This record gives sequence, structure tokens and C-alpha cells, in this order.
Amino acid sequence: MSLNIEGIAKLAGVSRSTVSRIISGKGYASSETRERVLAVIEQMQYKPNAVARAMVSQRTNSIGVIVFRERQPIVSHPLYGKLIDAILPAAESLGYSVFLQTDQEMSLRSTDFMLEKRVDGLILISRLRKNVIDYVKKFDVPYLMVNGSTDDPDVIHLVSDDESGGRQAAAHLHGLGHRSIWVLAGPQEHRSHNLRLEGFLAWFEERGGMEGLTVVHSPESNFELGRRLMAEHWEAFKRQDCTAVFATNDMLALGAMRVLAERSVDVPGQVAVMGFDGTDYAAVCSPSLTTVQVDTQRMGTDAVTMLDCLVRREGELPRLKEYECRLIDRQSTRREE
Amino acid sequence: MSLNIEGIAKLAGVSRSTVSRIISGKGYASSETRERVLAVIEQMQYKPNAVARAMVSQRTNSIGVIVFRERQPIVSHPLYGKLIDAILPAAESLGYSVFLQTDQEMSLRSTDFMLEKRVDGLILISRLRKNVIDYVKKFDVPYLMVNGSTDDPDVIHLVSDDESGGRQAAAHLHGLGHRSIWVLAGPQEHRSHNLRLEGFLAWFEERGGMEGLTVVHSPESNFELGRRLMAEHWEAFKRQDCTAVFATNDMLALGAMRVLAERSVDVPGQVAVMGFDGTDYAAVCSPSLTTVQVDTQRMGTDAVTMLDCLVRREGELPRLKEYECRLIDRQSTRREE
DNA sequence: CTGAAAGCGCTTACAG
DNA sequence: CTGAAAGCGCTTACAG
Repeated sequence: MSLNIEGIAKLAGVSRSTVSRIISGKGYASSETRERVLAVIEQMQYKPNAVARAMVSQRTNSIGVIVFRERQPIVSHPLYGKLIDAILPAAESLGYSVFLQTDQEMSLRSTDFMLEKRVDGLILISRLRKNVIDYVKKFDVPYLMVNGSTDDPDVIHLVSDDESGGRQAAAHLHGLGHRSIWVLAGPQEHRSHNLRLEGFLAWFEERGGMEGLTVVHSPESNFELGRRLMAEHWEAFKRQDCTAVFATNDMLALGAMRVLAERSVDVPGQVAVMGFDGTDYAAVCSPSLTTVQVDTQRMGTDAVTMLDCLVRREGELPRLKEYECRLIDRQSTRREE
Repeated sequence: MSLNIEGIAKLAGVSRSTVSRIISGKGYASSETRERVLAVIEQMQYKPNAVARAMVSQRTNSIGVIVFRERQPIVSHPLYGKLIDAILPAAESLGYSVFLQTDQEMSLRSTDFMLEKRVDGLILISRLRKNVIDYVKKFDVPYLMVNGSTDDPDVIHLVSDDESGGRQAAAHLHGLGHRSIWVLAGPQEHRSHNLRLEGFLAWFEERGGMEGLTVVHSPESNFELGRRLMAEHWEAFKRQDCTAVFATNDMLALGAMRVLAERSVDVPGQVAVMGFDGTDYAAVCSPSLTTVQVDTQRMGTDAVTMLDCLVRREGELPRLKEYECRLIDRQSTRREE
């Protein structure tokens, strides 16, 4: 790594400027010198120093991705992992490297890190405190939010259309003939859990309401809570002859399914179960879980291309971008023949 | 972000050198000027430019993590996601930012990217081609490998003790009384799948062998293959009265469980199932899956601390570090009362 | 205790 | 078509 542009220039018998021009491809160079220089670069395996380049161009060609989440899993979270899997190749194809950071304390420190690194832009994932946004806004770094929630009209954010997803779930279960449904609702401070529930309930409201809807609120949205609440409400569940469970995310649904399995309740024979998110978990459990899939792929790639527009100061961007959800019909809600 | 050290110096009425010394904390400064300078920095929200600092210190304080894998999921892969979740906070606590990159083509391009960024070190995850290693070795960047395989004695690599894990699995199933076991073995070119199988078989060999062992090889280690192979071999499986399935990873096991569920085979009542990896999938499916857990937490944090030693040229590091696996006994192998 | 100067490895006008 | 010079924002000896 000891070799720098000066070294290449000397070996090729030209000046640094010439080497620089040839590498960047802009500016003239006779094909003869170009070939000579390129040969030296190739042979010496010269790697231009991106740090020095960033210094002068005032562009690092790297972006920062911060996932705000209090608890593990973060990167291995079923939804955020997929988002990152979409972001990475999209960033690479536009020439950006990505700094990834998780922030469990939801603090400003992670942002500071990124700011010092002079990232060209920032993708903020998940729910983050208002003060983080206010802080980021003070600096002139481009940023956008994915899967978070904010009432700040300045913030560009990408979210899934959770309300419509909730409606789809309602229509699906109702269409299957379920008239007594147990709803397991994740934390309502979260935009997505809130809208999923709202959409689900609204669908019934708009059709004159339905008697048999029981909503149980969960303070967290993980497997353990789904399991605990299903177990605690088991007697009431039976008493009300519920024939279906709708949970506002897959992990809660999986927790509920565990209890059903342990009680030898046949899914979907006796009770149908639906989740939300479209994680891989829903696809590989047995019976496979019917769910409403969030379009993480498009959200991830769009986040990158939109950020790139911001960085390059090109074009006008919408403040809010909503992504349609898609219901995936699987075994857990299948009707018997 | 327009303010630089010069600006701070002017506002505080001192020289750049003084500001620099105060920020870095080394070098003298009267407490009076120190306070004044710090106040200006605070008020102006000055963020030192890490790029410029890297330029002169020849240290970027960032490391590169590359995950080599042909197919999605990569970051959302159950095992690699956990590894990254361990790496990120460990890196941060040592003052490193991390560039994350996935490389589906298993090419040299991802390495070049990192090299140009002048990362202080490289963590290479999963199985990578020999030419990548040979390439990295040419440069003087510190690196190490996690969960890969190599016969190159120079390469520091961190792996789980898969062979012992395979033995643990064998002992567990045998101890439960299973005498006819169907083994679903992932790609044998992968070190881990190979050793898991070897360990499993060796345990029986050393005890005089066992008749009822059927090994079926799978060219890939995902859910779909587990499912397909279990379905294809279903008749033979029944004919041999197999009472247990051991798969060399959780996804294969999950695929097999799907087939069993669809055939209304009770797990563990009629057939016990075991996986390997200790992914979250194994914990949340129903019945929960008995598995052998890889210590991703320690592998991830060790990878970072060891790389840091390499970067700082401190201490001698072992070439190979093996991490003990731990069997997690769950519902899928539970004996009936 | 503090400041002037050199230098890290590039790129970018500007001359020639 | 090519090179000399200035400058990006810092740190680090070296004087004073």
C-alpha cells in the first residue's frame, strides 16, 4: 500500500497530474502515455487512496446507515436485515460504500460518528427520537428515514402502507368466514403497529362493525410477548369461540402459534392465524404463516436512489413515499377441503 | 459542516495547532485557553473531519466486513446477521466504524473497494475463494476470516467446533433411544457441514457403528432443499422406520419438518428432529427445534478484538480459534411422558 | 504553553 | 497533450 500516485508517476515517467487524469478518465492524455501509465498501475496493483480523493473532492462516496433499536436482534432482525440486504447492493451499484451502525441507546453519538466520517448522506432506519432528527437537520447532510414515523413535514420518509395492509388482512379473514377474531396488537406508539390495527378495524367498521372482535394489546412485538398473551388469554379465547388470530407482526403470530401447538389446537383446522411483515420466519414455519408482506426490497433500493438524488442535488423528492403491502396466503389460514 | 479547525481557531483566538492539541487531549494547553476553545467547539457544534485526520494519521479507524455469499439472504441470513450484530457494537466500542459489504460474485471487487477506502483491517465472512485470500495477502492490510475454511496456514480464522457439535448431536439422539436416524447433510465442500456430518458419524463409529444410519446429501443448505429431499425420500424413510432426523443446519431441518407436518407426522412423538446453528428460527418454530448453537456472539466480538490487535501490531495471535458449540434441547426431540 | 511550517495523497484550474 | 502549483483539513515535530 506504500505506493502512491507520485510513485506511479515516476515509474511511468510522467507527472502526478497526468496519472490523475488518466485514472479519472477526464482530461486529455495521448493513448501512448495512457497505456504506459495504465500498465504501471496494473502491474503495481496501485489502489488510489479514496481518503485523499475525498479530501479534495469533498465527497466521500460513502453513506451511513443507522438502525435505531433498543434490543437485539438488530441487523438480524427479520425486517431490518432484509432492508439492509436491499440497501447494500443498491449502494454499491451507485458507487457508495456503506457504514453500518446500530444504535441501542437511540442517542446522538451514532450520528456524530457518521458526521465526522463526512458521509455523503444518511439513511435512518426504524423509529428514532425526535431529537435525533432535529440534530441531523442542523447539519447540511442529506438524510432520509425508512420505516420510522414522524410528523415533521421536512423529513423524507419511506414507509409501507400499513393501513391498507391491515384492511387486506381483515378482508382475507372475513372472506374465509371468520366471525370471531382475536387481534394481537403490537405497541401502538409504533406507526406501523398502530396503522395495521387501525386498518384492520376500519375495514369492519365500514361494513357496519362486527361483534366478535377482541383486541389485546402487547407492549412489545416479539415472540415471547405473543406467546405470553396468547397463553394468558387462552380461556377467554376458547370461551369466545375465536376461530382466527390476527397479529400485527409475524413474531407475535409465531408466539401465539406456539401456544396453539402446545394446546394441540390444529392450525388452520380449528384456528387460523395471520401475521404481518412477510419475514422469512413466516415462510419456513409449519404450518407456513399467512402474512402481509412489506416491500423491503423496493424500500431499500429506493432509499438509496433517493438519497443519491439528494446528494447530487437533483430533482424534487416527495416527502412521503408509501409502499403497497401484499398479502401472502399460506397454510395457516387455508380452508379445509 | 462548513466550519473547520481554522474557523474554530480564529473564533477562539488561537492557532490551529492549539485547537488540535486540545481536541486530541495530548500536548499542553493552559486551562484557560482550553476552556475557551472547548466552548467554541461546543457552541459551533464542530465535528472534526475524520477524513483529514485519517489522511495524516494514516489510520482511518474503520474496518471492512465483507460477507461472501452467492444468494440472498446475506445480512438477513440467520447466522451472518447474528455475527454482524455482534461485530458492530464491538467495533464501535474500540472506536472503529464499519464498512459492510456483501459480495455475491465472490470477486475481488469488494476487496478493492475496501482497500481503496484504506480500512485499517478486514473481516472476511463465510466461504471465500482462495484467490480472494491470495489477493488480500498481497497488500499489507490486516485481515482475518470468520466461519470460512482454508488450508492456508497463514490465515487467522475463527470457526465453531463443528465436529464436536456433530458428536453432541449424535449422543443426544442416541441417548434418547433412536436407532434409525435419517441424516440430511448440507454441501460437503463447506467446512462446517462436512465436520458436522463427520463428527456425527464418528461418534457412532467409535462405538462400533450403528446399522440404521441413512445419509442423504443436499447440494444446498436451505429450507427448500430440506423440504424437497425429505419429500423425495419419504417412502424410504417410512420403510426404514426412521425415528429421527438430523440435519446439518436449521434451515434444512425446518424444510424436513414442513414435510412431516404436511404428512401429519407428529414431531417429536413419531419422529424427532434436530438442526444445527442455533438460529432464531429454531427457537420460534413450533415445535421448537433442538439444535446445536454456534457461538456467534463470541466469534463476532473476538473477530473485532483480534483484528484490533493486528492493526495495532500487538501480541501474538493463534492461527485458528475454535468455538465450542452448545446443544439446546427443545421440543422437537422431547420424549413423551 | 503556543504558533509557523511541512506534509498526508490526491485533484483541479492554469499555463505552456 | 502535459506539468507546476495550490489546496482539501487536519497533525506533528520543531522553535520560541
